[in-house]
Amino acid sequence: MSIADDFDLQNFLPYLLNQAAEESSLAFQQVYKDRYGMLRTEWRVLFHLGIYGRMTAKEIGSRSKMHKTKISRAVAKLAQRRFLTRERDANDRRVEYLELTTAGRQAYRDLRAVAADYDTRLTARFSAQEAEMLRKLLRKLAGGADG
Amino acid sequence: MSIADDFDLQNFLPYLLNQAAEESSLAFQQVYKDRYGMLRTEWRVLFHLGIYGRMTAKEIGSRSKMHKTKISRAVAKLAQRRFLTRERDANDRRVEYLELTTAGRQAYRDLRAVAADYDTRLTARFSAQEAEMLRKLLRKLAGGADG
DNA sequence: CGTTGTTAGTTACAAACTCAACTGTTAACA
DNA sequence: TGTTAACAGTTGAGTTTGTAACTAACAACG
Repeated sequence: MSIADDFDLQNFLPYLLNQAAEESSLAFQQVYKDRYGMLRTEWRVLFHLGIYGRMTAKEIGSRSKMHKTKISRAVAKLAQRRFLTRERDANDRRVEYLELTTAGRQAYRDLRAVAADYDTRLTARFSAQEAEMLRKLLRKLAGGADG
Repeated sequence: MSIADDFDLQNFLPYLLNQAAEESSLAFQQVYKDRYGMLRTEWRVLFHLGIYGRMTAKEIGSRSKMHKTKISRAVAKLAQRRFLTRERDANDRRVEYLELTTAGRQAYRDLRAVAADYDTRLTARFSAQEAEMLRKLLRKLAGGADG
């Protein structure tokens, strides 16, 4: 049974997806890490606020599917670096609105440009149809068990 | 720039790939974790040995692109649970051959069946052509910068 | 031989993640 | 009202990972 087991690990989707995700995140990770000392959770929160504007940690959680403790810690770091401000809701003081500062928006714009370039370079390996197909299929997988 | 920023996070490949990878690993992870208390690194090492047979940690590393410390720790745990044996090379005593025990092969076969079923279920969302295309494109991405 | 470099694999320590329990606040309803 | 449940977000303890330094064994070349 040692040699010639026929299971194809390289085609097992969870494995293949992880390999592709890791490989394709590497170079971008280098940028947000080296340039801003950020973690993955932190650029994600930054991007959510940059793209969608002022929102609560809860909302970031439901959009990104990140666990609330990750978000809490990412928000704390971004606040400490003055990339975002926190403001309590006057009517419901459990709720806190998060919003990027000028510095936060600058960092976001900078990284957004890097991300767009990087995505273009990744996508350049494929034809337009292939790229579109890939995104479509990935969205289907990302969408959940019945996506 | 708060509202209506037009960068599309859901279509940024590294992000999308990570979401898809996480989502599609979840249910399988549950199995190897609950059934054998394994981590991702551990089932990967188990599968490499199950599929390709006796080999060294070095070889697992070059096949899987996992870092050698991860492999070292995964091997230590699998050895401790008697899922594999280690045997020093007589000519070069830096080298150690790893091989699954009977228990290891059993666990591998069990998980291989689960993986195959799971992959079938994941793939069932797509047409045969789509599934093939997805794998092809992912392999291209996983292959590295010039893949 | 002996020094220097390389390789296989391990260990140490810090950073990051997970899970569960916690604080503080609002809602529900007897 | 008073008690209980639900909710937003935080904290802490234990686990896993990442980075770099380490050990042990071999190789190369004077």
